[in-house]
Amino acid sequence: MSESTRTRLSAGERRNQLVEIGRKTFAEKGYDATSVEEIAERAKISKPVIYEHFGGKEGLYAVIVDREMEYVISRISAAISEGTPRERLEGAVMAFLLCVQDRPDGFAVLQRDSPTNTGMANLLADVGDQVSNVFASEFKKAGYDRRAAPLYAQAIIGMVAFVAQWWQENPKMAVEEVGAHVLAMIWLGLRDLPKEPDQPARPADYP
Amino acid sequence: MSESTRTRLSAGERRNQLVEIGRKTFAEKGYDATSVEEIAERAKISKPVIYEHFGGKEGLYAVIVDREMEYVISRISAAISEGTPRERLEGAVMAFLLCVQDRPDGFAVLQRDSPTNTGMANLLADVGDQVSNVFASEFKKAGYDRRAAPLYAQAIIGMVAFVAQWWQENPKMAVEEVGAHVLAMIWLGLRDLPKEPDQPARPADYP
DNA sequence: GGAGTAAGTTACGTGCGAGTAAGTTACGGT
DNA sequence: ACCGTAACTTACTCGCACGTAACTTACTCC
Repeated sequence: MSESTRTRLSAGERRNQLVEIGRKTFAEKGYDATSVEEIAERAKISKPVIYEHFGGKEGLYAVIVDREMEYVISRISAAISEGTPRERLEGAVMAFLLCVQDRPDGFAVLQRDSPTNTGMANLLADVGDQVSNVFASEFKKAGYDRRAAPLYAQAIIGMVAFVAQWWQENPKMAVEEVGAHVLAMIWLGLRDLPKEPDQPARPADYP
Repeated sequence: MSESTRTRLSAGERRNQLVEIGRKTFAEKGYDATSVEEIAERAKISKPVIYEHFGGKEGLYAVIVDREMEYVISRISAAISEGTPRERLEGAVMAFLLCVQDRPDGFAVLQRDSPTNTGMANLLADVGDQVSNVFASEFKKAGYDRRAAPLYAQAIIGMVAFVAQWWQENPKMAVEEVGAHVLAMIWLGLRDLPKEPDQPARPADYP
């Protein structure tokens, strides 16, 4: 069977193709503005195929979001699994930025609004809770106000997410540089900004 | 004419009522998920009235967004009009937080996605450019890397916007406290967090 | 009190997009 | 070669929500 003659794809191949095309399309136009028809067109098939595989528009969307979340979470989890607190933070920030760099469409999908409010909101809420817990115990140790822990967690997350978005639209810097600046701001504060911040090593154990 | 008997409103009153109801509804459900029908229902009138006043759904939305942006921008502008750089930054942050506190629905509307991508994206882009310019000149003076100025601008904006959102969902702290923490983080960096950050005065010359 | 206008209603047209039923074509095994 | 199944298409239904045309009711000012 020659590749060029091939018209029909297997179930698995079709699923993967549709997830990819769907991700790109949702990233470009958002959930509501994307029609099932359009995704079908881009994939050069007809609508019912999508219903066959995913049960409907929401089904496809759910699969896309789920995969993206899984991807981001697994990378961040790997990055914060060990090391000093500072190394873990650096790892998490760099992991996130690398996700954005490697899968811009996925990031875009997660950032947009969705029907069942799954997406970035949930992801960031989760991450926020995690970070917040770490902070709470550290704050307690250091005698700071524990109630403020979630605030600082949110602040850091917002900072990173926003910088990532800006960076995606103005991709003139290397990941390492972006990460270095963000981390510098987190650790040192604006007042003592270094002229050339240290560049944390890019984790090597991820594709 | 007794107030209780009054059924018909004047054009201006109706406009204001619809803007208010529209803001609340769009804030709750987002642009797409809100139907003209529903807004009409909540206002206890019929659909064509809205078309009469605003020409359509987008027209109403545009007016709402415009008013909200105007409101936020005017407050921030007033806050950064004079003082030392630090006072200006404090003023801007506090002004923004007070906007969120005073008009939560407006903030919600601006944050959501919209048809013509007006909204928070544009607002923050504008503010970002402003802040970025200030930073660029300061950075030059201090010998830092000028290209990084927009990054730090975005970082601060993202931080404030995210904290604001979190605070809206967990309104357990006073504005002054939230502002103090955010500003502490900006100025001092995480490493030297004070146990009880200074509380900047709330600007008195705004309603 | 009645004409004129502003405010508001009912009842529709229209289009688009989600979802489906029934029929058709390629492919793979025997 | 041919049968069965999995992949795919054509051709619809249905409902919702934007927008509009034509009509009706309340208010105001002489």
